[in-house]
Amino acid sequence: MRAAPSAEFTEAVLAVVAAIPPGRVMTYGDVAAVLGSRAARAVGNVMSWYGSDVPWWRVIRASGRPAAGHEDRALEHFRAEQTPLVTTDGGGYRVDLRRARHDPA
DNA sequence: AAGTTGACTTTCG
DNA sequence: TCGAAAGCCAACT
Repeated sequence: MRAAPSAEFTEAVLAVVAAIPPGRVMTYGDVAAVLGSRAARAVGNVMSWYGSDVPWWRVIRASGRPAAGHEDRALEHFRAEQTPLVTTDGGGYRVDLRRARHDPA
C-alpha cells in the first residue's frame, strides 16, 4: 500500500466522482482541477483506496482509457451505461472523450 | 529534509 | 497515432 491521501482530499475527490452522471466520464486531471489542484496521481490513489464506494470507472486517463488493470471491469459498466466507446483494431477499446467528457461547471 | 512511489499528464520524435 | 522521457502533486519513509 502506498500513501493514503488525507481525509479532506479523499472526501473532495469522492464527491466529484459521485457527481459524474451515467454515460459520462472525467479524466483524473479534470477531477484534480475541480479540487483546485493538479494532483491527478493523488486522485488515482484515492480511487485505489476508496474507489469501491464510487463509480470509479467514470474516472479515466486523458488517453481515454480506464485505470490500468481495470479495463475489463470498466468495459462492462460502460456498455451497461451506453458510454460512447471507440473500439480499436487490436481488440482493445477507448472512451470517446470528445462526446463523453463531463464538464462539472 | 531528501528520496521514493503511484488507478497521471504533456511534450517530443 | 504510438511509445519513451520528463514533469507534477500529495503522502510516506
